[in-house]
Amino acid sequence: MDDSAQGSRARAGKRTDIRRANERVILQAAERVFAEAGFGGATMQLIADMAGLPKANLHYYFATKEELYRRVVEDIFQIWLRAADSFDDAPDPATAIGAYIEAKMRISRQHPFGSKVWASEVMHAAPVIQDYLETTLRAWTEGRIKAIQRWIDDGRMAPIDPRHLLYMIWATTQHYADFGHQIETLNAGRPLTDRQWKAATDSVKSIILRGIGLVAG
Amino acid sequence: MDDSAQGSRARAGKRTDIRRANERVILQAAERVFAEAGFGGATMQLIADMAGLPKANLHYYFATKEELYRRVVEDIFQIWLRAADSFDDAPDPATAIGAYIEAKMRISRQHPFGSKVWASEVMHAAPVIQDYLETTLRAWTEGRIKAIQRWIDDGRMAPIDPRHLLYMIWATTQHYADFGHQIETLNAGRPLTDRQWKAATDSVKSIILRGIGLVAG
DNA sequence: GTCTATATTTCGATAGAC
DNA sequence: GTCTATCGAAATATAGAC
Repeated sequence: MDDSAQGSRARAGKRTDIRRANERVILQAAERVFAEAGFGGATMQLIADMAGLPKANLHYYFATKEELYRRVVEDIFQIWLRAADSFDDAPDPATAIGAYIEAKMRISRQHPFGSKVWASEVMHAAPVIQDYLETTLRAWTEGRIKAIQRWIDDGRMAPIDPRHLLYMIWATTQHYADFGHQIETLNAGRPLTDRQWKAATDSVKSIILRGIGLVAG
Repeated sequence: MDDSAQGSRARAGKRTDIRRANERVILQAAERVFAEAGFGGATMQLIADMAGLPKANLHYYFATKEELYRRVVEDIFQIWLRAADSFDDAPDPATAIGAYIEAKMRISRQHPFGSKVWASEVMHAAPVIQDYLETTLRAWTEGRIKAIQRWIDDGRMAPIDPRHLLYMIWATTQHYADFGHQIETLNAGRPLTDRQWKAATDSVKSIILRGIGLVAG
């Protein structure tokens, strides 16, 4: 029987659709549980409950807990990399760095669980994504350092160390996700409002851009 | 038999000395294991091996894994608070904030395990030290915000949001401990040298101080 | 205060009917 | 592709001799 004869999707096939949908549900539940409990504290039972599936089904889609975790971390890394595009699409330093900070702040707000899983993975010496750090991340970082150094050499910004500027942007933007609970506690126990997120983003942009000899946009 | 008749220490007592020494060894091992494996990934066996003691002895000194973990987190918080003194001992903003950044960078280097345990605790919604966040940390933060705001009102620094400045200092300095593995990977796999730590500290101070309208010292 | 042996629980993973 | 029942491993915690 031809798949295309069955219904809506022409090429995918029913089995593939079910698989894709279930994987999505499981991955979302896993991201949250891994973030809230850590890899060691997370249990397949917890993830299954949050996904609304029997525990055995998780093992049907992801053979082991490690495999499920690996997929969660890889997905996060992709989102993280995509934000880097905002860096390259602008030619002048203030726009480029400002846009990059804004993109990273948006990710911290939209993917707080993913950010925590990433932080946890790196804190535990990156047992799963060490190869990404050594290849993709290292290449991206070196490229951006060169771009910033060029701006400095051209006298378009203050002569700071590009590497430590990048670390500061990563640290500060991801702090709003990873330490979100602390920030919420210091905000009278309430999550940041839209207005407060904007204020945070503006503060970060303002201090960093002025700190490297540029004006905030 | 009187304790003071037994030997070196007059008031402590032999039992108390042994207890103190063993607790220290256990707490140091626990700090490292909790940092490297997370609370859920850490096992009493691992901690016992690292401390060079039988597993049962850990339970003799700390009834449960939770109790041992709580002590580790509380000890770290105390170190963290002590660094805050550098903030108050200087009257002018550049000296105060510069010294605070330096103190926090020193702690990141000297207590990387503790920093990671703290980060992990906060990322998991502070199940153990939530009360500290709501009392001690909140009070300290509000006090420092007022001090910074006074400097701004007196025209001694740029009108930035003091709260987000504090978050930036915390995030950036602790990043060198919590994400130390990533930084090491991006440093050709080698830990930062003395010289590199100094360069990092200078970069952070330079960008932040200039970013809030002050000059680096 | 120390340490071996073990009780008890929990978790990851699988078997096998449907 | 789904789900119940369960196995086997590993972990926390304790008992009890020394």
